[in-house]
Amino acid sequence: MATQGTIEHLRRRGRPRSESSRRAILRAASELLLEHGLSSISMDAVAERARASKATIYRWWPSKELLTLDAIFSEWATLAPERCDTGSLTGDLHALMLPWARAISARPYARVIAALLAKVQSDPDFGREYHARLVRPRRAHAATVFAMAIERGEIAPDTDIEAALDLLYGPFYLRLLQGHAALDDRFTHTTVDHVVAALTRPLT
Amino acid sequence: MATQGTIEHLRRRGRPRSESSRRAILRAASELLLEHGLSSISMDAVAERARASKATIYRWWPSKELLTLDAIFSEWATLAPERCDTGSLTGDLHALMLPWARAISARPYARVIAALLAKVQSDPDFGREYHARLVRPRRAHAATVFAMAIERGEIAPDTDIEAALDLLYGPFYLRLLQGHAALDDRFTHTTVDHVVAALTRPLT
Amino acid sequence: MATQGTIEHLRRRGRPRSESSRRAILRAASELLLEHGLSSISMDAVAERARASKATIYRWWPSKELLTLDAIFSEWATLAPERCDTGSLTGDLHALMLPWARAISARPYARVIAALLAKVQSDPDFGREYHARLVRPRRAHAATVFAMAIERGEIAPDTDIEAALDLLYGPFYLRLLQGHAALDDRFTHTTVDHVVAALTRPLT
Amino acid sequence: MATQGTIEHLRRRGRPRSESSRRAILRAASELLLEHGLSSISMDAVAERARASKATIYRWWPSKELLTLDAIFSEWATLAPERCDTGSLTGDLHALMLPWARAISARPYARVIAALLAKVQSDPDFGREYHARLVRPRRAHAATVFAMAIERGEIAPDTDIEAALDLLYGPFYLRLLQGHAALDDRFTHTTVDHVVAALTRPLT
DNA sequence: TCCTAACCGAGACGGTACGTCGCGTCTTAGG
DNA sequence: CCTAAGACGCGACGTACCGTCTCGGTTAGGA
Repeated sequence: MATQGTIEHLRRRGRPRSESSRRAILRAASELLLEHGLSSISMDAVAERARASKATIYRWWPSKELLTLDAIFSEWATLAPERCDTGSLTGDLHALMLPWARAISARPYARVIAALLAKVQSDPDFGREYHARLVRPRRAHAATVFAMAIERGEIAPDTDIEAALDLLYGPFYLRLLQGHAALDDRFTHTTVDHVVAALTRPLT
Repeated sequence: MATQGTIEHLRRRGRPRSESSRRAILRAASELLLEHGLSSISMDAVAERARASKATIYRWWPSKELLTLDAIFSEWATLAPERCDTGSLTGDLHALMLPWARAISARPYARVIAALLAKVQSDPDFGREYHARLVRPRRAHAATVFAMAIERGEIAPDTDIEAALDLLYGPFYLRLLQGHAALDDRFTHTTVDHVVAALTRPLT
Repeated sequence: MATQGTIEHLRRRGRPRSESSRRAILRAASELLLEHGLSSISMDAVAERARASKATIYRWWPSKELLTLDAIFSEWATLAPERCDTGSLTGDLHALMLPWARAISARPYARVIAALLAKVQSDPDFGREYHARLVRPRRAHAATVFAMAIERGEIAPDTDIEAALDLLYGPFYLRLLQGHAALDDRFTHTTVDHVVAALTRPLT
Repeated sequence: MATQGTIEHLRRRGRPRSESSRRAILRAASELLLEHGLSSISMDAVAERARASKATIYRWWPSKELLTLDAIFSEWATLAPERCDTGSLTGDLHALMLPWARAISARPYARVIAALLAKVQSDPDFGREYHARLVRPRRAHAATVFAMAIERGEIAPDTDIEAALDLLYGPFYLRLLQGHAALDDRFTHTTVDHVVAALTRPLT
């Protein structure tokens, strides 16, 4: 078949990429990341722990940050945002935010997120990648929740969805990054309630 | 006078710290910071531009981040949050947030804030210093605004002030750091209105 | 061949050491050494002149002194002590000492030798290396000259060879290091004659 | 009296130099010198141990080496070469060299001498000072011993005194600096005997 | 069954910045 | 005028990572 033939032709000639090496590198990066934070780990350390060559790492990941992105993304891939349609905006937001808030505060992800956000500021290419992997999916999910609320008539049709998303996620990120107070279930409830209250009352 | 005499005796023995050198270092740090971001500047570069010795820098600032903190704090010291009692929560919050949002988005402070927040994650001492200098003052100011609103009966007396502060500042930090949308006056108005709406409506 | 195969297997795994870099470093060290002396040259200067990295230098030479030792040894390797059997102790010693005395006084080696001898005092490992490279070979050569003289019956069989070697080399080193008088051919002749006279007359 | 008046005028106006400070500095320098060697001590360390200011040290000693010279000279001042006329060259040389050889090998003076000789190579002014303090006196003393031997007819009147002095002292310095063999009484005896034999036998 | 391309590890390479140390000078207060 | 304390500009230290590069060796498909 043509397609299969094409694929077969696209299969590179020489030795194929080592899957075990790829996994070892991502695993080593994840471990070091959560242990020491991004800034204090080095490519040398990742290579040594993964028993891999630095050249191999650089062949597949252009920078430490993109490697990091892959590493935590592959960890979070399991934590897929599930479909949850409870029938009310409050219920949907709770269903969406509670597991997420628990997940990001359960492990020292704050240092990883903070480091990646620092990289975003100075590297637009990385910024795009960061958004596509870590930001857009969750915002899209929350956006559908808001869209359903509009359909149900709970909130105004002309609601500024982007501002609403920032109102929802902003407080969580702030506590995560500044660490001035606990990111617990109580806070999640309060914040979700605030957001619902802000959107269901027509803006004066 | 006795007090003056005491102070004179407390004056340390050796050569006093050079004020001109201190200013030159902070100035050089500020300039390089806004030009290139924290991660890509070096102590060597700061020392060279300030015509100072690296040893002098390290004598007074244990780390690049604490130097940065001092540098931008001395810049923002002029930007003191003014007293603003407009008579309504909406008015007060606008008066508080509009100049601040304009200021932090006018210059490339995002990369600086992001880098400092990254450092906060891994260095508790620095975290305390960061809070005392950059976080606490602004939150305290906003807290008095909320307190006045409680006095006026605009919002409930049992309002969770901390959560309210996060609801207010979170969205701004999120746009600042993620850069996914403009941090303009329109956004400030929308967010302030959201916060007021969230707090004036009793939580269900 | 088996042996060759073994050698081929012993070839270390990674990128082999750069021979051109090694030579450039030794050459730069030699030049700077004779220009400015050991104490006033820096590893930075050597690295810059050799267009090499400081890390590369430290990878192969633990200290400035061992680098120096290698550098002047590779210069002196050409100045190999030739075989000279003239038939008499006086003739042999002249043949041995005249070229050497001329060589060490022709260039500013005194500052190098002095600096290395200073290092010898505080670093036993370096002392061993210094002896093996710069001291032992010449003393061994002179020792054979004395041995031949014993065989010929010119000097007593129970001559204290070590003391004789010190009697021979000591005066040269003293003038070289203290610089109180010229280290010229006349001095070489006088000293050699003194040594011969001291050894050929039976000690009372 | 005029002279006294002149002296009184030459007496500087202000606070006189502190003798206790001078002694403390020399003492600290001596201790550190023999403990660690010249190259690994610092002016800061001397100042700290002597509880003196660095400025005070630099006011009176232009360099570390000249301070060192003063320090060991003040130690050796007690070890004055005594007058010793035994009636024979051998006896005089033994009387001269035995105490000296014992003294310089009893403590770790080798590292001090070696460091000073290294400085001599690169600093002519220091070289002159070094000779005047440590070299000339001893050579002058030995020269008078040789002069007496000439008067007594033990050695030739046209003996090259400078070469003879180098023949005498060279072996001792060589063993002291190279440390390849013990600088014991036996070696002193052997060397003195060699020197006497070399000088009493007419050069061919 | 070879050939050859692309992979892999190990590790040396030229750089840049690090944080520290010592130098010799200076600026204070005080004896 | 001297002394102590100690900050200063300067330059070198030895180390850690960076991203690149050369090796020998491995693993596949294509000839």
